Amino acid sequence: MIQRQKGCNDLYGREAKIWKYVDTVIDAMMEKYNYSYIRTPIIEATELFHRGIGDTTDIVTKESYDFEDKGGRRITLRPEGTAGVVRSYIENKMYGDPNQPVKVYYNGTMYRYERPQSGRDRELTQFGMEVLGSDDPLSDAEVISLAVNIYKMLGLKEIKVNINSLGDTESRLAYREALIEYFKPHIQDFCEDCVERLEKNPLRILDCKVDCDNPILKQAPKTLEYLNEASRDRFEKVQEYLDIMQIPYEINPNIVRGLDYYNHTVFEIEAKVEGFGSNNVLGGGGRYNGLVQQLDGPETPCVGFACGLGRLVKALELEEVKLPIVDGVDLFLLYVNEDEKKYAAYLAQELRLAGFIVETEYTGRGLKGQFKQADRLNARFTCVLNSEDLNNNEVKIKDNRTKEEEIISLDVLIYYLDEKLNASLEEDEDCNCGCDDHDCEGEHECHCGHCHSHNE
RNA sequence: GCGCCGUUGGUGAAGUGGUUAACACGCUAGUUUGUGGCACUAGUAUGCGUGAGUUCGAUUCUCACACGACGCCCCA
Repeated sequence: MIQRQKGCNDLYGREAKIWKYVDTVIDAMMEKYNYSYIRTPIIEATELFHRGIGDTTDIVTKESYDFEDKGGRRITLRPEGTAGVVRSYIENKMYGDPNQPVKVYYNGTMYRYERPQSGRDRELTQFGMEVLGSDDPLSDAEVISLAVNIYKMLGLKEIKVNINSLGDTESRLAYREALIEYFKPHIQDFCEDCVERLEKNPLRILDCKVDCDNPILKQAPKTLEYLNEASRDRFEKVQEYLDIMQIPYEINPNIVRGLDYYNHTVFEIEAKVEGFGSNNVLGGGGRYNGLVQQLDGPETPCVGFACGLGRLVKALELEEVKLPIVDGVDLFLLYVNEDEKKYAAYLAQELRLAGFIVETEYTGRGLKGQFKQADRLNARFTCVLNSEDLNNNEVKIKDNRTKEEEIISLDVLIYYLDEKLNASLEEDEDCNCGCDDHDCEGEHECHCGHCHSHNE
């Protein structure tokens, strides 16, 4: 049997509905902030990630899908979204657009050649946004608020925003040196990995899991102490705007982000969900003022954010967030003989074109089996087509909610269904939050985005 | 790249070096109910991840590989 590739998943059934729904929420919120959708290719030239991500990390050599195509071109499956967007920004000369800054969002698959584990697959889906061409701290705050609002709209309750500032290049380099100086005399007390990290990537020592309780680590110099005045002012502005937007956040000096194109604001958003372990970081981002230039574009200040859909959906599941997912059909048509079946085919066509969700039988089940199937599909109405009734231009229809059954003329079937279905929509109005419990009366908070009644 | 555990029917899952692989759910058919949702009866794996080895004989032991889970490294 041919199996799917390691670390890749098939998405179908209820899970697929959840993902589609999450997509609609993302689209809706992005629209509110006036971000335009951008789609860039999954395959890019390998150099894009080599240069863009920085040569100090070994991402390219070890953890990306690289190959040569038939023409001998070095190709990489994109491991993240930002580099492609920046490439597109430059290539399409978006910096020349009078409408600045350029605000875009993406939502697509990324590929990382790594060993799968909890919350980490080889093929993953991420959405994210980038603001290109603004150095205003308001943009930093806005990106954070946008991310937070998407999570809120989906119904996640406990989210935490951690922010930090790495400062400009000058501050950052000074800090790096200071860290190395600080750790060097004590490094023998740290784990093997940290010894390794001292020269390679000293910032990462700060969130080492093994040495996190080491007092020397706790007293290590903080990024914020090494900010020059301009960087410090900038960071304070970001906080001020967040305060004004009433976005709660915490300053966490250990947030450093892995990649070296970041500067100034960096942040991570985590879900505080039971059972998530160390994978509770839903997404992160920050400012990357040097990247466009590194990729041969004009000097352009940028800020962005990215979030893994997989972890987000997992968080929604763990928090048992109720989502307004439509499940079930309006009408199931049952039949016994061939004539009735033909009529079912005809009627299904008519009713579907009229806007109803209609199902019927395709596998040769008996009447009993068809009823069971209708139940499984959560059919609101069932209709047993019977030759005799049909000859009288009538049909017997049962409302499975009220258990009422009546015989009506085929001519009024559409109006009948329309009226009944609309009536129940209005009934649901008191709690349109999508939960299955129609008597909930809004005892839980509703974040469905369709109704705002419960929260206010 | 490293480590640990796992892989039995549509699903959950028990189990053994040797003729018929437990049980439950589901599904299908039938009985009954004024046409289903309850109950009862019956049916439902050429087979225990793949390949090789040990053995008279392996689903059960050994090895390799694949995949899954989790952790390390790394983290976009």
